[in-house]
Amino acid sequence: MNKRQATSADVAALAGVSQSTVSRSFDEKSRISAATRDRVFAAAKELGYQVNKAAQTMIKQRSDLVGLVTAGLEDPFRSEFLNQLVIEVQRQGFRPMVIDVTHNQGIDSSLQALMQYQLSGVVITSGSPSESIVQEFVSRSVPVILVNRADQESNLSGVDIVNIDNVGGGELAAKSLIQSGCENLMVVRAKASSYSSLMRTKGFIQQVSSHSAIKTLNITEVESETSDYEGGYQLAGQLLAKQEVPDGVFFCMDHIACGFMDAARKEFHLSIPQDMSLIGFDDIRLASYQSYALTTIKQCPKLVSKAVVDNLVKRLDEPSSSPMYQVVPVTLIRRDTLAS
Amino acid sequence: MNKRQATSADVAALAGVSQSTVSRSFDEKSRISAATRDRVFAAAKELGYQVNKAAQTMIKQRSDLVGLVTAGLEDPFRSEFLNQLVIEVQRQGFRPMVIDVTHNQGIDSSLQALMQYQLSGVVITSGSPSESIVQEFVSRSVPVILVNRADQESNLSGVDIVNIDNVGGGELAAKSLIQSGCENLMVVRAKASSYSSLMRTKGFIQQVSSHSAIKTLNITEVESETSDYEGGYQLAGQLLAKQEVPDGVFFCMDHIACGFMDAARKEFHLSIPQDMSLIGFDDIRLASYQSYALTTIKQCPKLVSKAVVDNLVKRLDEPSSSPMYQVVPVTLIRRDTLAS
DNA sequence: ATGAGTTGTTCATACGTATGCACAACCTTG
DNA sequence: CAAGGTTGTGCATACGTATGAACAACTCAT
Repeated sequence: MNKRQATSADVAALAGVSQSTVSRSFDEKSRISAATRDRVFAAAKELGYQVNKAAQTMIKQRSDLVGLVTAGLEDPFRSEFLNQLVIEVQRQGFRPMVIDVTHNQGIDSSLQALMQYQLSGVVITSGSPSESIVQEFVSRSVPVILVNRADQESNLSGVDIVNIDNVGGGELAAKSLIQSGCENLMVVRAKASSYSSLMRTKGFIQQVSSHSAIKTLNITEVESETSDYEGGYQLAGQLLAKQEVPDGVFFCMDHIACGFMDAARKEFHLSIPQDMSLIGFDDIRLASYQSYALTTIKQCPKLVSKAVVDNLVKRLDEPSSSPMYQVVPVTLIRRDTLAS
Repeated sequence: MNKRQATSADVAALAGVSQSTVSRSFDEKSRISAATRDRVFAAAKELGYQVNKAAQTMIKQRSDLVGLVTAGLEDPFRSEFLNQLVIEVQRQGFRPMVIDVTHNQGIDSSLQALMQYQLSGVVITSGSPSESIVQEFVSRSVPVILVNRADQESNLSGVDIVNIDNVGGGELAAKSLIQSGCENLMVVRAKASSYSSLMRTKGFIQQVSSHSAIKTLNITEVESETSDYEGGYQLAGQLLAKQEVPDGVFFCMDHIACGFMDAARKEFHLSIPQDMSLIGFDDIRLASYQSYALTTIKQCPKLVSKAVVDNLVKRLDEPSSSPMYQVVPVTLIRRDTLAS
């Protein structure tokens, strides 16, 4: 017994009005007499009427879906961010459609396929889409928002950009380590470094350099094989065996820091922060747990998500205003891995 | 310059055929001569044609969207599971639409609104939908799949159910603790316990009871305020202060276990597993980290996700076959929190 | 050579909504 | 009371696709 959904025509028939009137009754800014609207609503309720989004999309040439494009969902911080995006997208009246481009073809063909859905917007949180495909969205006035993917001087024209203050975060980390007396500094980033990691490293090194004028500081730059806990764990194994133990380390990602910390403690019996100060980046949940209590540069996924969706809405309102570039601030969260 | 998307009519014009022929060219099981199909594909490629899913949905009365309904995305394990669902849904040719029902109205009105999208299926991973709303989906032959929500004897008719072996996991935990010599057992679940936690507890207690015949065993049942790390941390504070320290504890969720462990170590200077054996449930990532190395009952989100989507596809094929009930096995992951 | 069956294509239509246009009924103002 | 303005409703159409029915061009067996 495959029941059919009630349509606006059904509601119209029951309320004794035309289909147009039903449609207009659900549109705030249409002129409808209160009496008619009431009748329509009553009929709609009785039939359990729900608008057909597909039909609506056909007419409006735009669905209420927002594509959230990510490359891989394993990284817990990435998924934490994605979740905030989901919440915010939903809060502002859209529906989140998640697209994972790793277990799939490349990002470009994935994006190409997204043209099928008349999206209200595309949020790209990882991967590097080609210019042509992005242009395709922009030329059909579908907002494209890049998160932590590129600079303001990006060669992708017409896209909006939201970044966190990666450089500032790196600088903040450097300042904090130096201030707590560290002299042999190390900065760790993942081998296949993302844009954000590069910027964080850049900020860190810049800041160290500017302090080198007044104080002698060593700095080494190191790469972790992978950008997760295991990567940090292994890295510590390789580095600390050589006895060249730095006294202050900045990690571009908390996960690497936690893995490194575990290895330093268990395998090399180092005390943190007595033997070595550590600062991470992101402020993942793990960082707040007692076993780690990691001092870190916190970025707030909630803030970033809000910035992204606000941006998207604004862009839908004014399709041809100039591209937006927004930087969300970061803060230092002081816990127990920084010598005082 | 708001460009228009190429339509099948555009492709038809370029290829010199009718719109129907274009449509049929993209349909595997339509009879089209190879020559025509080639011409159509060439034209489609030249125009960058992408089918309009909204129009397709109108005709087929079914979109390729699958609704993934969850209540809250904070819990990392829940979000890990959701991510696997996203991947699997995508892998099998659908698109995941995520619906979070916490930052929203209740689950029923959220589900009601989902009728707007002509979904290919709804996966419910948390919350308890009312029978009537579920019936509404079922009567429109939209598959509804409940994950870890209910028993086979559920009063919700027409839905398919996928569970993990919660009871079996609880039993396994009990066996392991008893086998390693524990006698004063404790089982911890969250205050507002979910179906899964109740089943896990049930399995644990059952198993303990059956061993009580041959050996004297104490068992206490305890509730954590919240089902996260902090809940476990606080709980340990309350319990261990009373000096009634059990020698074997089973936690319905890893997070609670980790919080408990941290508190036991830092605040009460207990050694694990010398003073106390711990077993968790889920096998979250954190459990594998050196600082915790938690012995736990592992459930595999990948397996569950596959079961869910396989089920969904089968149900779409045979809308009126009898409801399916599937139980995904769990395994014991032995790490360092179980005395040997 | 005739009829039946097969293959490949086109025509026409339906899906459910939003919206420009037309128009009737009413209100306002002089 | 006339002319112009406002308000509320209906009619007709467009959006882009899939698909049943019709049909033409072949194939093949009789």
